[in-house]
Amino acid sequence: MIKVMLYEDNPQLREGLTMLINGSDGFEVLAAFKNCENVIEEVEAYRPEVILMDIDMPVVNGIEGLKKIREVNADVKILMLTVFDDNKNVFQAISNGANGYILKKTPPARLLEYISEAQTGGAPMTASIATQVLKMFSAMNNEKGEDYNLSDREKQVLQLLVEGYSYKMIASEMYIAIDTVRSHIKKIYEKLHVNSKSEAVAKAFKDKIV
Amino acid sequence: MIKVMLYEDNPQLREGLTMLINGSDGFEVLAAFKNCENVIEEVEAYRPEVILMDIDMPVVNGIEGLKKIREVNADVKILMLTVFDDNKNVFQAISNGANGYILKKTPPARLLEYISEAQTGGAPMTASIATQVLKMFSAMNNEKGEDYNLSDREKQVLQLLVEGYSYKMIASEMYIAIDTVRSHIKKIYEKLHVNSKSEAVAKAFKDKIV
DNA sequence: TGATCTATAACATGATTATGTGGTTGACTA
DNA sequence: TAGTCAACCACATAATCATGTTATAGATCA
Repeated sequence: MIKVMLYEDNPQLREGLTMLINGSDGFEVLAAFKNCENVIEEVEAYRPEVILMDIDMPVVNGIEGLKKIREVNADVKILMLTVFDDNKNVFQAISNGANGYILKKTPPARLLEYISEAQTGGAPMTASIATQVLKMFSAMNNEKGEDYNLSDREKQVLQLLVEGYSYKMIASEMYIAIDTVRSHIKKIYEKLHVNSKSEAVAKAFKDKIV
Repeated sequence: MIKVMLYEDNPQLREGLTMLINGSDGFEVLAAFKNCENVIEEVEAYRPEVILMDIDMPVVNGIEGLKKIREVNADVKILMLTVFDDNKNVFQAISNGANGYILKKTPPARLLEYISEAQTGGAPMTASIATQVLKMFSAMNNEKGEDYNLSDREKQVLQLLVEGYSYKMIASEMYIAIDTVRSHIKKIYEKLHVNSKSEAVAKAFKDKIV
């Protein structure tokens, strides 16, 4: 028997979901509330396994509720429920430890599957949500700006600069004269359009050269 | 009619999948291959809408195949197929533009659904895969290490250092004496356990202080 | 009230960095 | 074959940085 708790401000939907879940074998709604005002006390009192959490609710919304719960309880599975796949909310929800993110238009049978999946440690999400997530994911890894086409040797010098090496240390590390290090660095500054070590280091990080 | 192409080294599974898909209304297998050796030519020739791509294949595996395809074609939907949800592969696949990632043990009916979802722009993935993705996602955003409890003023100085300001510039920017800037910076170095500007700047980025 | 912390500031010295100018070698290429 | 470029090296000078020591004023807190 999977113990479910419900947060949804729309009375019709709240009732509908409750009846659907209670009417299904293996599922049970412990309680349902219209917002997250007292979410901590409620979760502590009922100790559900899965929480269906609407995002748009008055007074205290679902994202706030999610944060509150996660401050005191890392185990309960929380499924965010929303009418549309808003980029910002998806990001917020995931960053704050939601276990899944599904659309309200999900058919009832599928909803029950999702609840089961969440309860057993899965992270159910509708395909459109998953698309958002994947896009954000690859955006975070591919935002490598220009290349600045540094030569291999220059990249190596920059790498060592980033690690805090002085010119002298770089010279001995690379078995070249300190003046050669200077030459390389001057070239690096030109290519990166900077004129100090700090800026070069900062740019190296920003543009993921290192 | 959704036009599908298959990459799978196991002959039985390849045959099985072909029959399943061809035997279903609205689906059609254009071709099936045992590895990605000539993937570019094959994709160009058949122009499928969805590709089912096994990850573990001899000679040229699925991740390599994915990369190759994405070099020349950004539109075709690619569903990665695997026997288990290996963290590294999931990351690789997603970073390289896969549209979904599903387990081979997925029941046939669900597999067809996934193909449809992919074709219409969704990103189908099994719940266990989604869990991996979410974990990686929040790991990327929460890995903010220590706080180093820099004071407000120190953070401000560090911020300006990162932007390439010299001590002199920082002093005039903050309306304080250059020696005060020095004091702050010395304190910053202590708190960050570094002993040069570059290291401080690097650490500011790594630990997301700025 | 005394201890602690932050922000401010000064002075001094040696190390490091930024910049300019100049050069050699070897590899690749139009 | 002349031109370009990466990698190497040298010398010089001014600016900047790292470090140490010392000190005052105000805020916070036990």
